[in-house]
Amino acid sequence: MNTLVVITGPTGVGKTDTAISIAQALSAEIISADSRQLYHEIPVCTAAPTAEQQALIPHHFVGTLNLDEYYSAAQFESDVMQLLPRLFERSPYAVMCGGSMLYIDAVCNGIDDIPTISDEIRNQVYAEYEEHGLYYMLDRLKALDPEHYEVVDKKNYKRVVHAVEICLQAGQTYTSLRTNKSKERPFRIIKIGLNLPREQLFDRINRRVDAMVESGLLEEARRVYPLRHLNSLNTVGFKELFNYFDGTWDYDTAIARIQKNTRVYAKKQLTWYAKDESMQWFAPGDPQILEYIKQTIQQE
RNA sequence: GGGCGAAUACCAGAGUGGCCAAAUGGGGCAGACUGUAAAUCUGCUGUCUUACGACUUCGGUGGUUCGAAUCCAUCUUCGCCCA
Repeated sequence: MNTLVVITGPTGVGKTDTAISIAQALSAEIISADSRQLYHEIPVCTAAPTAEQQALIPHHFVGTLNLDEYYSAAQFESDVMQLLPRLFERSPYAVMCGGSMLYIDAVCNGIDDIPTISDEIRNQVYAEYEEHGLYYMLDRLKALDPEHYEVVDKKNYKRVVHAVEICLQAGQTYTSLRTNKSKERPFRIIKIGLNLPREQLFDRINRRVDAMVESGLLEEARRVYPLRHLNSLNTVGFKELFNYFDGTWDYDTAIARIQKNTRVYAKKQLTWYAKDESMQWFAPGDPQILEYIKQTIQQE
């Protein structure tokens, strides 16, 4: 049976390097599971694998999209499921590396089949939200899908609006589209979580931000500044610098906020992963990881 | 030596007699999450308690008052001004 080795963990922990060495050992290619490294104009901000790193091992889903292209976890699921058979022809292993929790979840467990929202409906529903506000949208959802209304996070406008969008797009309730089942995959999945003591991790994050600045983060941010409204740029590292360019924050504040928001993001990732009991935790670069993979396979 | 001003929780900073364990912001901590997810959203942050609630706080001490972070006296520290 083929094996997908998933390597994940908080941002800045050292996933890229670890994944490359594991992939080399397994003669596998790497599937990036990172919602921002997908975009090709922003390698510094997203700490994307460098050309040298990519020369060592082929990486998929890095720098493949333009900033204005729509993408989603579901899209990622289907793209990966399409790619994997080809990778498994070349090697019994593939390594998926990244920190986008929902993307990884979509590949490992599947995501429900929900129609993609058309631009018309998206624009229309957002216009309604802008004009009438959250309470109006909640009423709308209550009428369209009372069951989901009961459970939706009523303070989270994105969830509410999206549920409305789905109902309108699908012509049926969101509830009816949710299966609560995870999909069976025709390959084995081994999940490796990378982590470090909190203090070390945060220290690495802080230093990485400084390194990004040295590598031209500001220049990169300036280049994309005119496109700031794009979702792909609603990203830690850019939003703070955009505030600096606007004059809202001074430079030091912006940098400090990038570091802080990166730390917050790392914590958010850890919170998500903490629920995943199938994850085995290691320090980045730990040689035991390979042992663990081999053992797991042998045991079956 | 004299005059004025300030002292509030981890930090900044409101509050100027009861509605104050004390606004707000920052920082910290915890959590939610199935199609924009590096997104979006939530809770906690004096002590004890699952909670109800109880207790101790607003530089120190003493007072006024039914009641004080808030008023008075005094002391300490800091800042500014005059010598």
